[in-house]
Amino acid sequence: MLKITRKAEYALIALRHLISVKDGKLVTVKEISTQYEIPQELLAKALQQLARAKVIEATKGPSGGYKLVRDPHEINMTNFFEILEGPMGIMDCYFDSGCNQLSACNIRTPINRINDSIRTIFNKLTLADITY
Amino acid sequence: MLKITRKAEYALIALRHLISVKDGKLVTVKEISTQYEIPQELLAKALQQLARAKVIEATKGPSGGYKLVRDPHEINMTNFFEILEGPMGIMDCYFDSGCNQLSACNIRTPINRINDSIRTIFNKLTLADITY
DNA sequence: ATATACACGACTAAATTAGTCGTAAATAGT
DNA sequence: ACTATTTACGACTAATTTAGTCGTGTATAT
Repeated sequence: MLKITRKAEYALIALRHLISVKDGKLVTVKEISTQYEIPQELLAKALQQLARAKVIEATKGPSGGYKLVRDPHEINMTNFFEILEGPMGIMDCYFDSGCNQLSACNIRTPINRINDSIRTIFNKLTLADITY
Repeated sequence: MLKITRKAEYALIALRHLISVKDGKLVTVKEISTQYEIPQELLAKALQQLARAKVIEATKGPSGGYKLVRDPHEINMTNFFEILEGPMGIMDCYFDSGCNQLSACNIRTPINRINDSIRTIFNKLTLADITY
């Protein structure tokens, strides 16, 4: 319960790696997956999502790879998780109003408050904080 | 990602219900499951766990049911979730040191900080807060 | 006795997450 | 132009977790 996915975990490891690398230097999926023992294809997918979201930038071909193209201070954990996994809430009804028991539900308000607290934490935490 | 389980959700609904009920009055699983349209057996399991943990108390037999036996202010959300779902952490390595990549892992420290933040939120939130 | 209600382990089903595979497209080096 | 390398991406399978059900037992009020 309340777990983050491995995909998010792997992506975080990769980003932290990219942050620590000399500016503009390209790093391949293979290098990262080897160094941290991460399944290559799975990491590849995560990085493709981050590339689509313009957090990192890809260069194809030999001597290609990824580099970070945004200031780590600008990307908070809510952004990050939602790029990879979609809307982040401890219950679906935070986003999704398709629940047929809404009227009977007696915990919606407190649940939303908890959600907001968690989102606030993640909003304040940026990628830069992850680097220490 | 970062979802709570339905079991926890159902238990929370039930507890909130018990809190709102006249002191000492017994409420059956059936009543709650009917009123909130919750699968009875699943809710029953959750309440059994809470009974074992001495949060609520069961009375068997006709006119039996459950009642709350602890001050809602005394039970925080970390307690609550861990009674139902075991150790609460966004990654297993927060509790479990069986990860074979620990030395290579570059995100353990920040992950633990995030974990601590979330636990702090849940520590501060009690059942009483859930009642509004 | 009987009906009601909790206790609980074993089981199945559904959903989510993790991981793999095949194919395509870009490009650097030769 | 050819080849090796690297990203892009959808389709697929496998594993794990979560959700829900069932059968049986125990206590107890009437």
